[in-house]
Amino acid sequence: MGKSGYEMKAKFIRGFGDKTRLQILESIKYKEKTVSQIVDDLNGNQSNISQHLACLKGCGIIVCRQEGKYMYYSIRNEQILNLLERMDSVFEQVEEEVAACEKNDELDCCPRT
Amino acid sequence: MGKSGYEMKAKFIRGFGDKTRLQILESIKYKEKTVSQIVDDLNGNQSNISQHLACLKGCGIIVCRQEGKYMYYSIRNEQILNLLERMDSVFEQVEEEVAACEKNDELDCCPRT
DNA sequence: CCCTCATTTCAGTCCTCACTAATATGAATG
DNA sequence: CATTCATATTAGTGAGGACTGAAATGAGGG
Repeated sequence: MGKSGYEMKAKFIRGFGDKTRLQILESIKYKEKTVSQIVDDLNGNQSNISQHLACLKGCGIIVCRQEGKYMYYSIRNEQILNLLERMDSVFEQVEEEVAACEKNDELDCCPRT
Repeated sequence: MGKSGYEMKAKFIRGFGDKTRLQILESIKYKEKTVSQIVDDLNGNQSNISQHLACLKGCGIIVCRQEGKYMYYSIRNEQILNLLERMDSVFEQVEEEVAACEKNDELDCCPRT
Protein backbone atom coordinates (compact mmCIF):
# COMPACT_ATOMS: atom_id res chain seq x y z
CA MET A 1 0.00 0.00 0.00
CA GLY A 2 1.26 3.44 -0.97
CA LYS A 3 2.53 5.73 1.72
CA SER A 4 -0.28 8.21 1.18
CA GLY A 5 -2.73 5.31 1.28
CA TYR A 6 -2.01 4.78 4.96
CA GLU A 7 -2.42 8.45 5.62
CA MET A 8 -5.82 8.50 3.93
CA LYS A 9 -6.97 5.39 5.71
CA ALA A 10 -5.82 6.85 9.01
CA LYS A 11 -7.76 10.01 8.31
CA PHE A 12 -10.85 7.98 7.56
CA ILE A 13 -10.53 6.04 10.79
CA ARG A 14 -9.87 9.18 12.78
CA GLY A 15 -13.28 10.31 11.61
CA PHE A 16 -14.65 7.81 14.13
CA GLY A 17 -12.07 8.60 16.79
CA ASP A 18 -13.70 11.43 18.69
CA LYS A 19 -16.27 11.29 21.43
CA THR A 20 -18.48 14.00 19.97
CA ARG A 21 -18.47 12.39 16.55
CA LEU A 22 -19.26 9.00 18.07
CA GLN A 23 -22.21 10.60 19.82
CA ILE A 24 -23.38 12.17 16.58
CA LEU A 25 -23.15 8.82 14.84
CA GLU A 26 -25.08 7.19 17.65
CA SER A 27 -27.71 9.89 17.31
CA ILE A 28 -28.26 9.43 13.58
CA LYS A 29 -27.52 5.71 13.57
CA TYR A 30 -30.98 4.56 12.63
CA LYS A 31 -32.59 7.66 11.24
CA GLU A 32 -31.55 10.85 9.59
CA LYS A 33 -31.72 14.02 11.64
CA THR A 34 -31.36 17.73 11.21
CA VAL A 35 -28.51 19.62 12.78
CA SER A 36 -30.77 21.09 15.44
CA GLN A 37 -32.10 17.68 16.37
CA ILE A 38 -28.57 16.41 16.82
CA VAL A 39 -27.61 19.47 18.82
CA ASP A 40 -30.57 18.79 21.10
CA ASP A 41 -29.71 15.12 21.40
CA LEU A 42 -26.16 15.82 22.45
CA ASN A 43 -26.92 18.98 24.36
CA GLY A 44 -23.99 20.51 22.53
CA ASN A 45 -22.75 23.65 20.91
CA GLN A 46 -24.27 24.16 17.49
CA SER A 47 -21.13 25.50 15.86
CA ASN A 48 -19.05 22.71 17.25
CA ILE A 49 -21.43 20.04 16.02
CA SER A 50 -21.66 21.61 12.61
CA GLN A 51 -17.92 21.38 12.32
CA HIS A 52 -17.89 17.75 13.40
CA LEU A 53 -20.59 17.02 10.83
CA ALA A 54 -18.41 18.58 8.15
CA CYS A 55 -15.57 16.37 9.32
CA LEU A 56 -17.67 13.21 9.20
CA LYS A 57 -18.92 14.15 5.78
CA GLY A 58 -15.40 14.86 4.58
CA CYS A 59 -14.35 11.41 5.75
CA GLY A 60 -17.16 9.82 3.79
CA ILE A 61 -18.85 8.53 6.92
CA ILE A 62 -22.11 10.41 6.63
CA VAL A 63 -24.12 12.07 3.88
CA CYS A 64 -26.58 14.89 3.91
CA ARG A 65 -29.56 16.13 2.02
CA GLN A 66 -31.18 19.52 2.11
CA GLU A 67 -34.89 20.01 2.54
CA GLY A 68 -35.94 23.60 2.69
CA LYS A 69 -33.94 25.28 5.35
CA TYR A 70 -33.15 22.01 7.06
CA MET A 71 -30.15 19.81 6.46
CA TYR A 72 -30.64 16.13 7.15
CA TYR A 73 -27.64 14.00 8.02
CA SER A 74 -27.45 10.23 7.99
CA ILE A 75 -24.97 7.36 8.00
CA ARG A 76 -23.55 6.90 4.52
CA ASN A 77 -24.53 3.26 4.04
CA GLU A 78 -25.00 -0.19 5.56
CA GLN A 79 -21.32 -0.96 5.54
CA ILE A 80 -20.41 2.06 7.60
CA LEU A 81 -23.16 1.14 10.00
CA ASN A 82 -21.84 -2.40 10.27
CA LEU A 83 -18.33 -1.13 10.81
CA LEU A 84 -19.59 1.08 13.60
CA GLU A 85 -21.34 -1.80 15.27
CA ARG A 86 -18.29 -3.98 14.86
CA MET A 87 -16.13 -1.30 16.47
CA ASP A 88 -18.55 -1.20 19.37
CA SER A 89 -18.53 -4.89 20.01
CA VAL A 90 -14.79 -5.35 19.62
CA PHE A 91 -14.17 -2.41 21.92
CA GLU A 92 -16.45 -3.81 24.57
CA GLN A 93 -14.83 -7.19 24.41
CA VAL A 94 -11.32 -5.79 24.59
CA GLU A 95 -12.35 -3.51 27.44
CA GLU A 96 -13.55 -6.48 29.45
CA GLU A 97 -10.49 -8.50 28.65
CA VAL A 98 -8.12 -5.77 29.67
CA ALA A 99 -10.09 -5.06 32.84
CA ALA A 100 -10.07 -8.73 33.81
CA CYS A 101 -6.40 -8.97 33.03
CA GLU A 102 -5.47 -5.98 35.09
CA LYS A 103 -7.35 -7.41 38.04
CA ASN A 104 -4.67 -10.05 38.46
CA ASP A 105 -2.85 -7.99 41.02
CA GLU A 106 -1.02 -5.88 38.51
CA LEU A 107 0.48 -9.01 37.07
CA ASP A 108 -0.05 -7.65 33.61
CA CYS A 109 -0.57 -9.88 30.62
CA CYS A 110 2.73 -8.79 29.39
CA PRO A 111 6.00 -8.48 31.24
CA ARG A 112 6.43 -4.96 32.41
CA THR A 113 10.00 -4.89 33.53
CA MET B 1 -23.77 4.98 27.04
CA GLY B 2 -21.92 6.92 29.72
CA LYS B 3 -20.11 10.06 28.74
CA SER B 4 -16.74 8.60 29.56
CA GLY B 5 -17.70 5.52 27.59
CA TYR B 6 -17.58 7.50 24.39
CA GLU B 7 -14.26 8.94 25.35
CA MET B 8 -12.80 5.50 25.93
CA LYS B 9 -14.21 4.11 22.75
CA ALA B 10 -12.85 7.11 20.85
CA LYS B 11 -9.43 6.49 22.34
CA PHE B 12 -9.58 2.87 21.31
CA ILE B 13 -10.49 3.80 17.76
CA ARG B 14 -7.82 6.45 17.61
CA GLY B 15 -5.38 3.64 18.24
CA PHE B 16 -5.98 2.67 14.62
CA GLY B 17 -6.07 6.23 13.35
CA ASP B 18 -2.44 6.91 12.59
CA LYS B 19 -0.46 6.02 9.51
CA THR B 20 2.54 4.69 11.42
CA ARG B 21 0.36 2.54 13.63
CA LEU B 22 -1.51 1.21 10.62
CA GLN B 23 1.82 0.27 9.09
CA ILE B 24 2.88 -1.45 12.28
CA LEU B 25 -0.36 -3.41 12.33
CA GLU B 26 0.12 -4.35 8.70
CA SER B 27 3.63 -5.50 9.54
CA ILE B 28 2.60 -7.79 12.39
CA LYS B 29 -0.77 -8.72 10.93
CA TYR B 30 -0.05 -12.36 10.35
CA LYS B 31 2.96 -13.01 12.52
CA GLU B 32 4.50 -11.62 15.63
CA LYS B 33 7.63 -9.58 15.24
CA THR B 34 10.29 -7.96 17.36
CA VAL B 35 10.66 -4.23 17.58
CA SER B 36 13.75 -4.26 15.40
CA GLN B 37 11.97 -6.27 12.75
CA ILE B 38 9.15 -3.76 12.69
CA VAL B 39 11.60 -0.87 12.59
CA ASP B 40 13.26 -2.50 9.59
CA ASP B 41 9.93 -3.18 7.89
CA LEU B 42 8.82 0.40 8.18
CA ASN B 43 12.23 1.94 7.77
CA GLY B 44 11.39 4.03 10.78
CA ASN B 45 12.79 5.56 13.92
CA GLN B 46 13.19 3.12 16.80
CA SER B 47 12.02 5.48 19.48
CA ASN B 48 9.04 6.57 17.49
CA ILE B 49 7.95 3.03 16.78
CA SER B 50 8.46 1.97 20.36
CA GLN B 51 6.11 4.74 21.40
CA HIS B 52 3.50 3.75 18.88
CA LEU B 53 3.75 0.16 20.08
CA ALA B 54 3.12 1.34 23.62
CA CYS B 55 0.10 3.24 22.35
CA LEU B 56 -1.29 0.23 20.50
CA LYS B 57 -0.74 -1.90 23.55
CA GLY B 58 -2.39 0.65 25.78
CA CYS B 59 -5.41 0.63 23.50
CA GLY B 60 -5.65 -3.14 23.75
CA ILE B 61 -4.96 -3.63 20.08
CA ILE B 62 -1.76 -5.59 20.35
CA VAL B 63 -0.04 -7.74 22.94
CA CYS B 64 3.56 -8.54 23.56
CA ARG B 65 5.71 -11.27 24.99
CA GLN B 66 9.29 -11.14 26.04
CA GLU B 67 11.84 -13.70 24.98
CA GLY B 68 15.31 -12.99 26.21
CA LYS B 69 16.20 -9.55 25.15
CA TYR B 70 13.62 -9.51 22.40
CA MET B 71 10.07 -8.28 22.67
CA TYR B 72 7.59 -9.85 20.32
CA TYR B 73 4.48 -7.93 19.36
CA SER B 74 1.35 -9.31 17.76
CA ILE B 75 -2.29 -8.49 17.09
CA ARG B 76 -4.32 -9.09 20.23
CA ASN B 77 -6.83 -11.55 18.77
CA GLU B 78 -8.92 -12.64 15.82
CA GLN B 79 -11.55 -10.01 16.41
CA ILE B 80 -9.11 -7.15 16.22
CA LEU B 81 -7.74 -8.66 13.05
CA ASN B 82 -11.22 -8.90 11.58
CA LEU B 83 -11.97 -5.35 12.58
CA LEU B 84 -8.81 -4.21 10.85
CA GLU B 85 -9.74 -6.02 7.67
CA ARG B 86 -13.24 -4.64 7.83
CA MET B 87 -11.86 -1.13 8.20
CA ASP B 88 -9.73 -1.73 5.14
CA SER B 89 -12.55 -2.90 2.94
CA VAL B 90 -15.03 -0.25 4.04
CA PHE B 91 -12.44 2.43 3.53
CA GLU B 92 -11.64 1.23 0.03
CA GLN B 93 -15.28 1.11 -0.91
CA VAL B 94 -15.99 4.58 0.46
CA GLU B 95 -12.90 5.93 -1.23
CA GLU B 96 -14.11 4.67 -4.60
CA GLU B 97 -17.60 5.96 -4.02
CA VAL B 98 -16.42 9.40 -3.06
CA ALA B 99 -14.00 9.54 -5.96
CA ALA B 100 -16.70 8.54 -8.43
CA CYS B 101 -19.09 11.01 -6.90
CA GLU B 102 -16.68 13.89 -7.10
CA LYS B 103 -16.05 13.15 -10.74
CA ASN B 104 -19.52 14.43 -11.59
CA ASP B 105 -18.23 17.87 -12.39
CA GLU B 106 -18.23 19.06 -8.83
CA LEU B 107 -21.89 18.34 -8.63
CA ASP B 108 -21.41 16.92 -5.20
CA CYS B 109 -23.64 14.24 -3.77
CA CYS B 110 -24.95 16.76 -1.41
CA PRO B 111 -26.06 20.30 -2.09
CA ARG B 112 -23.23 22.63 -1.36
CA THR B 113 -24.90 26.01 -1.52
C1' DC C 1 -38.04 43.30 0.88
C1' DC C 2 -37.24 42.58 5.88
C1' DC C 3 -36.99 39.29 9.55
C1' DT C 4 -36.32 35.04 11.55
C1' DC C 5 -34.67 30.54 11.82
C1' DA C 6 -31.19 26.80 10.46
C1' DT C 7 -26.77 26.15 9.42
C1' DT C 8 -22.05 27.24 8.10
C1' DT C 9 -17.79 29.71 8.36
C1' DC C 10 -14.16 32.38 10.68
C1' DA C 11 -10.81 33.73 14.13
C1' DG C 12 -8.65 32.71 18.27
C1' DT C 13 -7.17 29.72 22.11
C1' DC C 14 -5.82 25.62 24.18
C1' DC C 15 -4.56 20.94 24.27
C1' DT C 16 -3.28 16.63 22.34
C1' DC C 17 -0.20 14.07 19.83
C1' DA C 18 3.48 12.66 16.45
C1' DC C 19 8.14 13.14 15.94
C1' DT C 20 13.22 13.58 17.07
C1' DA C 21 17.38 13.22 19.75
C1' DA C 22 19.31 11.90 23.89
C1' DT C 23 19.41 9.10 27.80
C1' DA C 24 18.07 5.07 30.64
C1' DT C 25 16.90 0.20 31.51
C1' DG C 26 17.63 -4.48 31.06
C1' DA C 27 19.18 -8.91 29.17
C1' DA C 28 22.86 -11.68 27.42
C1' DT C 29 27.67 -12.63 26.68
C1' DG C 30 32.48 -12.63 27.12
C1' DC D 1 31.25 -6.95 36.05
C1' DA D 2 31.86 -4.48 31.70
C1' DT D 3 30.22 -4.25 27.18
C1' DT D 4 26.90 -4.75 23.66
C1' DC D 5 22.51 -5.18 21.78
C1' DA D 6 17.27 -4.54 22.08
C1' DT D 7 14.00 -1.74 23.75
C1' DA D 8 11.85 1.85 26.63
C1' DT D 9 11.58 6.45 28.53
C1' DT D 10 12.13 11.44 28.76
C1' DA D 11 12.15 16.16 27.26
C1' DG D 12 11.34 19.41 23.83
C1' DT D 13 9.20 21.09 19.58
C1' DG D 14 5.78 21.78 16.08
C1' DA D 15 1.45 20.82 13.72
C1' DG D 16 -3.18 19.58 13.84
C1' DG D 17 -7.57 19.48 15.86
C1' DA D 18 -11.41 20.48 19.36
C1' DC D 19 -13.81 24.03 21.22
C1' DT D 20 -16.01 28.78 21.79
C1' DG D 21 -18.12 33.08 20.36
C1' DA D 22 -19.16 36.06 16.71
C1' DA D 23 -20.25 36.96 12.11
C1' DA D 24 -21.88 35.31 7.50
C1' DT D 25 -24.84 32.71 4.34
C1' DG D 26 -29.25 30.98 2.85
C1' DA D 27 -34.11 29.72 2.83
C1' DG D 28 -39.03 30.90 3.99
C1' DG D 29 -42.66 33.59 5.76
C1' DG D 30 -44.89 37.74 6.69
